[in-house]
Amino acid sequence: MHWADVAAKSLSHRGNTHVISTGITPSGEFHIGHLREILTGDMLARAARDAGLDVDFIFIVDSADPLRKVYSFLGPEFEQFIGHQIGAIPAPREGDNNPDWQRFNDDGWTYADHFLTPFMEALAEIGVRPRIIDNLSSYRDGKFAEMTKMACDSAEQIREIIERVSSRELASDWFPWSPLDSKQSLDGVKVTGYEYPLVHWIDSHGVEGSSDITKGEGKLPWRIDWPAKWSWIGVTCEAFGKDHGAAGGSYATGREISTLLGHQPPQPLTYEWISLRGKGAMSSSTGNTIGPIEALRLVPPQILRLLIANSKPNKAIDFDTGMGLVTLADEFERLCTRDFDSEINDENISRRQLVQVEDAKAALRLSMVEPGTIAKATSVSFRHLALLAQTKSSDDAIWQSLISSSAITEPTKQLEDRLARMRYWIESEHFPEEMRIQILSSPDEKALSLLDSDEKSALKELTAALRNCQWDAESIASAIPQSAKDNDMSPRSAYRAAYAALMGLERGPRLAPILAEMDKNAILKQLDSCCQLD
RNA sequence: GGGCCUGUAGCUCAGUCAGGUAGAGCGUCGGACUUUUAAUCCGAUGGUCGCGGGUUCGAACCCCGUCAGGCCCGCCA
Repeated sequence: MHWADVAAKSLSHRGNTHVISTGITPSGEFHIGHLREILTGDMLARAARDAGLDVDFIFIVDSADPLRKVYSFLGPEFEQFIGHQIGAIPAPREGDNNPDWQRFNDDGWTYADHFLTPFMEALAEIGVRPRIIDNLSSYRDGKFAEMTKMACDSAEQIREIIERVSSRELASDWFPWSPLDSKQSLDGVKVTGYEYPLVHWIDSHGVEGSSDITKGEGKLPWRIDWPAKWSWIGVTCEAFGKDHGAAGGSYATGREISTLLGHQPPQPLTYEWISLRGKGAMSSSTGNTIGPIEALRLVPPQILRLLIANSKPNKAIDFDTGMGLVTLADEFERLCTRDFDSEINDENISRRQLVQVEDAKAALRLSMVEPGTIAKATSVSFRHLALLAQTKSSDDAIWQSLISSSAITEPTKQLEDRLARMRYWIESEHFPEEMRIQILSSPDEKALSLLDSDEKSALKELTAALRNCQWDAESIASAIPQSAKDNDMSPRSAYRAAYAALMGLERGPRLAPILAEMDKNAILKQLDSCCQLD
């Protein structure tokens, strides 16, 4: 059974109504690691609905978290906001990346909005539509009030849980509420007393004040904030990264605190990180990222979904934007063409194979942008489209080629969309070299030395034939094999010779249209210098 | 120091929860076809299941140990 269906089944033992939660702090550029968080939750939510459960899928935006430091992508003026809540400060401005006061004052456009908005657009395209819960607004609206009161009233018990479970020692003046100071920062504030609903404090500037816990004049520390959310929202299941899931991590303390607050802890679903192939873990601070938006320019949303659906959550994913993407995309095409039901009904199938077929079927189901839709194969592989996109400058020429080879009858929206991404991919640094079509400008001696004597003479005939050939795809296409036939050799010799001389390969893509797009003299020059090597 | 996850074919991974003849896809090789979609079709190839013990009639799977990689016990998806 697919991992999402297994998790959904296990959820069903808890009841029929569920709140499946995910949450991210929009402290910087989003990357595909964040996509795993939300897609893991989304797929679980879909699987649970398919299993007949009533599901509310939510995405908590942790806009109440403080800005930790002036990240490399921020201007120096952000220094003043360290410790301030990211939902309450201006966004970086285009150009110098300093605070954009104008938009902040005019439209209330915040730092959190700035990073969240493009992510939400990407989510819509991927077919993820969670209910959004803004954490900062929730604090301000008093949603946390009841849980905060319980936490403050049980401060010592909570301290005991955190110290015991995480085996870290809390400061003697630790208190389960972080008040905002006289400058609206959460940093360096000491709690001096508590009389509901006020927490009294003294800040790093020596100013004293009081924070009303029912009005969001501060926030709960993360390890309490999380279980408090579970409680007031009624979360029954949450997907989170392995960092939270480790022993002594925030889930371990959270589940005990949750029980203390009178709420059954949610069923956990921990997932592994996504790294970039050959570049290590994704990290916003080192700039080693691929954003969901950028990923979507390269690949269709279904394929991005398949990346997550195909890997069990506890498996690390090494995201490969080169050949791995081709393999993944072609895998998607293959899945689309399979008849899973007849495979499942095959009596000769082993139990093991059955599991694989069922998982593949479920992965495809969960990869659909619209739940419940049926995948349609495009009958044009990624590889093939990559070829066409490199050899033909106009889209129309590509559709013509596909129509004349009767691969398609007309370009669909899906294909047009895919071609646009393909063109972007080819232009990008991610496009794999082995897929790139390169016509040599100097002879590849090694490739030429592999030709037999027939093929070597075919090369000479071919060169002569092309010299007299009209320079269009059709003429070239007939000239290549004809040059060999005229001399009692198989067309194969001519092709092998051409590939060795022009690309340094044994086989290759259809040559004629590529050559037709190139300069005739340059091609002849290259062929001549290859002939002279003998 | 304490704990969690991962290790299965050249690659990506199923299979471990409920022990019962080692499975897919990709790749590779061979064949067919070919005025070639690095295409398609057919066939083959491929593994001391990290390692060592134990339990069992029987272990990739359960138990103990060990090695390697990643992670957590401030913050991070």
